[in-house]
Amino acid sequence: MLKLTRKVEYALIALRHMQDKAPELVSSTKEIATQYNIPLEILAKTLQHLAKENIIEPINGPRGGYRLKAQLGNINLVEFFERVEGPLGLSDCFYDSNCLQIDYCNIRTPIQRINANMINMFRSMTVQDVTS
Amino acid sequence: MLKLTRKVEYALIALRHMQDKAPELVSSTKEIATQYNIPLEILAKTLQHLAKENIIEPINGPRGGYRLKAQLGNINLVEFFERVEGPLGLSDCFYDSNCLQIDYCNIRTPIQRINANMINMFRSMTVQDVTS
DNA sequence: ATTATATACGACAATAATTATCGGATATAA
DNA sequence: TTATATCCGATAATTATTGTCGTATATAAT
Repeated sequence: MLKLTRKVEYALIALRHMQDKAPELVSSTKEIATQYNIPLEILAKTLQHLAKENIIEPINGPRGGYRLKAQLGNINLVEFFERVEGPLGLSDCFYDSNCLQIDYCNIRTPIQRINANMINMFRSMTVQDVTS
Repeated sequence: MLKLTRKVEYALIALRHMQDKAPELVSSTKEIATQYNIPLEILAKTLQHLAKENIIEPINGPRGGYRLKAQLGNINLVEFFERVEGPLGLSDCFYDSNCLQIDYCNIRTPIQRINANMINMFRSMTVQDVTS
């Protein structure tokens, strides 16, 4: 409950790894997977996803890899989580009404308040706060 | 990611249901399960758990059920979540070191800061904030 | 006492979400 | 031309969550 996914963690590890280098230098999937002991194929998918989101820039071919593309200080954590994992919320019912309790639920409104608090908290931090 | 479990939701629904009654009145598992469309057996387990935690008081036999026992305003949400679901944390590595990345991880410290923010936020609210 | 209705609880099963793997494609530097 | 990299869909395995079953115990009502 209330956990980050591995995908998000792997993404953050990779972004911090790139951030720690001079901006023009390239990091390959294999390099990152090896250094942090992350399964290669999963990390590959994650980085492809980040590239599609224009957060990193892919460089094809031998000696290729990825470089940072976005300003990490401009991406708050809500935006980042949603770009990596989709909609954010303590309960599904805030963005998907397929819930058996929804018609009678007596905690929907209070949970929504708490959810708003959580969202505000994550929105007050950027990816850069994690990568530096 | 970052979701509450059903168990926590069912517990909160039940607590709010009891809170809405005069304190001496009893609510049975069946009554709550029916009213909110919750699977009976799961709710039963959840309520047994709350009873073991001394949050509600069981009353055996026919016309039995449960009544509130604890002051919901005295239980903050971190305490509540942990009493219902166990230790809280954005990543397992804060209370269980069985993680392949742990030796090399470059985001552990920043994630821990964010985790502290989250914990503080949930600690600033009580169960009563959900049930009234 | 007997019965009906309630909680107590361990073991197990099903489902869903997450995590991981495989196969083959395209791009490009050397 | 070759080696090394990203790209990407399909699928498998694993884990966590959610739900079920069977049986025991407690007690109010008759």
